Amino acid sequence: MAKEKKVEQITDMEVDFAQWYTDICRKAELVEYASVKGFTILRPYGYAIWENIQRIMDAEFKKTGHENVAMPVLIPESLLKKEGELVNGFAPEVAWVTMGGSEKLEERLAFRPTSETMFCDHWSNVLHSYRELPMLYNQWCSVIRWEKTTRPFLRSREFWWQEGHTIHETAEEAKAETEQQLNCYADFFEQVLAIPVVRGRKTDKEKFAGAEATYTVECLMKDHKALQGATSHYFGDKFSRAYNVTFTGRDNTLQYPFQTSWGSTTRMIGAVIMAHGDNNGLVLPPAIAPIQVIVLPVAQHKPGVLEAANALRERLSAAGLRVKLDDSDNSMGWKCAQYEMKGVPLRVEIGPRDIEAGQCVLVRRNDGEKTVVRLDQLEAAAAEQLALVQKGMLEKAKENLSSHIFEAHSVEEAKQLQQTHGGFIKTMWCGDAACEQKMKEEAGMSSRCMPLAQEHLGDVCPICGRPAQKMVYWGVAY
RNA sequence: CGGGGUGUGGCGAAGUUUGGUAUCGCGCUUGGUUCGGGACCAAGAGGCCUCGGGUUCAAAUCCCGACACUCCGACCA
Repeated sequence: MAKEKKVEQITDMEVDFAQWYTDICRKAELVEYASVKGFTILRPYGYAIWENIQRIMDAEFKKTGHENVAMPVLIPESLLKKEGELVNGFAPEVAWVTMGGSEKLEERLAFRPTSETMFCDHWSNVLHSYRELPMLYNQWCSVIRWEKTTRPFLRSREFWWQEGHTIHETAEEAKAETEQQLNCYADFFEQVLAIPVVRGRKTDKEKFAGAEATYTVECLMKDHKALQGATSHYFGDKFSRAYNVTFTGRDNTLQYPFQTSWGSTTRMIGAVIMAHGDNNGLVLPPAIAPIQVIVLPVAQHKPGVLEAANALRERLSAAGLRVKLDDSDNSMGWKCAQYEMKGVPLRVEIGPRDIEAGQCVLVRRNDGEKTVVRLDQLEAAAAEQLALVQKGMLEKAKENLSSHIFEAHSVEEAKQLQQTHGGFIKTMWCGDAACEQKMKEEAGMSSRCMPLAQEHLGDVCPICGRPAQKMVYWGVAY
């Protein structure tokens, strides 16, 4: 007999991927809409994921000498406008403060859409000598961009992120920093988020406003659309000159430092949802899961069961795992479904029959695999299973990526491949923005990046027939 | 910002065409029985029908306007 549709049930991704995504965001209790359009509330479970991301990433930044700072949230209009390209790039989406109390402000203040200007202004005040370089700063904060259409994690008017900003004595050092941070992101995506990425450089059309070069890690979602995971920019000395950031060099001349910035956002949570989730809900990589192990007692009213379950929880907790015991009155089936929806990587079941046999059952979220383990081997077995989840997730995501990169030699072929399979379509390219525009108009794809690992697919641009300069990955992006 | 769709207890919906003062399922509370994959029985609580105007004896329902969510484009992390 067909059951009534359950409250917690989510739309199948094959039926409606966008609805599936929204269902997970809401029903796994990651976010809730706020009362201002386009703003979201990160709920405890969603924020806990972000905290784990922050903790791991922040430690990586610090390993390479970066320090955290906090900059003001408001930027005077005159300061924001000193660098023309940045202003033009962000002008349409800046929110302004015009009143202070009941007084109209002399100069309106921008909510930061990004903080290059604040860092430059600060550096222009504190930098004096080459001996103080490099300055390797990062901040964790939120920014505001007045987006037209919004979706949880993927595009909201306020989002949380980290923005790294550095200045260096030489261009070579700054370029090395840009590359180092790009690789830091790539490693984070693969090792922590279990999402493989394509490292590449953005075309001029797609690069950050004001940057000399923008690098990106691009990843592929389960609907075979592309998502930019993080970016790393090289600015040269453009902002230094615009904001008059100077230092006395080794040769006693006044010089402008070379600058970088790099950022990653709560959008990464959206990437995790769409790269790993399934029709039962969220699937979280153990590295960032707020709850890594859920302990479920079976027939918990029977003598000894709750005590045994509690003992498991304590042992796993002592072993350093994030573990929770659910001893609520909900049925076993309800609990299983609930924690699957929330993406808990590993479930431990223990009931009267297990206790009698001196064992418990471990169930992996990513592939449903069950393993019976002796109680005295619990800690090692749980750690092993979690490692297998992390590994299995990465392998599956790698398979999704590698099986969705296609080579095309004409716009029509590129269009057909995209429509049939989705994913990344790789072609040669002459370097002309007009050809990018043509690909957008005729095949519905934008250039995602020029991969650092270039391949030679031919000698001509398939769009215009002129000599090819670069290989480009094209895709439909979030 | 252009084009569609939607807005009714916490969630999902019925009711709107043909105006008469709100219904169902889930969830929630209490008690009891259950418990190896979304349990069952009983009794309860909970609603400015998104908001603001208008028409009417009477508006969830008709008219005008606003807002929000959502999908498809354009723009963007």
